[in-house]
Amino acid sequence: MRRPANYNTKQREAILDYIISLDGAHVTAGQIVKHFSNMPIPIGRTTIYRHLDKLMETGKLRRYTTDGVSGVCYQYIGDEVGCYTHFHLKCEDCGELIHMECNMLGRLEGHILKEHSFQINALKTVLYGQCSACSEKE
Amino acid sequence: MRRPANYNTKQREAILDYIISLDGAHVTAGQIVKHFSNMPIPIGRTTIYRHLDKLMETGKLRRYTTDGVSGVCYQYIGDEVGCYTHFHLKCEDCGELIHMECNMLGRLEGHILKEHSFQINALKTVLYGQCSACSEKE
DNA sequence: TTGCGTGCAAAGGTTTTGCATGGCA
DNA sequence: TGCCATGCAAAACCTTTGCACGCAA
Repeated sequence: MRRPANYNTKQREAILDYIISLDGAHVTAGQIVKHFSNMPIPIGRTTIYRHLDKLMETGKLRRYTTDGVSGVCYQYIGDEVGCYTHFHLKCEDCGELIHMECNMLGRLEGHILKEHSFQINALKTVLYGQCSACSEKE
Repeated sequence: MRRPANYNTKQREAILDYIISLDGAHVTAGQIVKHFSNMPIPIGRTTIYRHLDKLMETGKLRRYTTDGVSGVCYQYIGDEVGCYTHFHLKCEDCGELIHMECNMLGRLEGHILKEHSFQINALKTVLYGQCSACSEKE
């Protein structure tokens, strides 16, 4: 039974504050590491990576792969309720994150669990593609 | 003026044959390296990476980053048009990447396009979760 | 013969792990 | 006090580069 306590440490708070201050912008782990290495109270690589993982697992952070960017990008999505029950669509062109609530997804989860014996984790899953605004631009 | 000659070497042919034999499935550079390291006539990392780059430039291969998969994925596209019909499931416990071919996915894509005006990119999308083997272990 | 192809070794960058120490509850 | 958090160092990974040798044209 893994039940991390999530102690309230200075580092944890500082990292979360920083990501929130970016106001939804994407940031790589490397950028965060660099940011905190120049601070009066520096924070180590390891700590940053571990907190990013934890914040992902609690749904506060979303993680993306971006073509041409070395390393993975993170984005703060906050405490919005319901992120456990819906999926996310990410436009690869404009970067827009769309929260998609739809019972089609419940059926998808059910189908994959029943027919493919696989339990989807909606918190970590992001569907990539192109939004309507960007497809119209073409 | 760089104008590579693209000599017909055994290695070049072997790599292309292998990727074609995957029939549109996605494969990482690491998987290809591993595949050829166990062959009677092994092929080195360097050669494989360089051929992948070349095949990309000639348009035979598509390269894309896949969320959560370590390393970049490649796919043979040749003259073909389709082959967008399968998704990937990645087990968060054992790391296994499962290729899932299922017409449920076609319906999902159609639904999201029609009702949510979003065109899914199946090449990049990975559904996270837990596979049956790992859920049984618990 | 010429110049690209090959592959070992080593470097570069990102992420993870081991382990001793520090700090919250 | 009991864990968890922290962070250094080192390892594990993926990918690229340098360089000497091999081989197709």
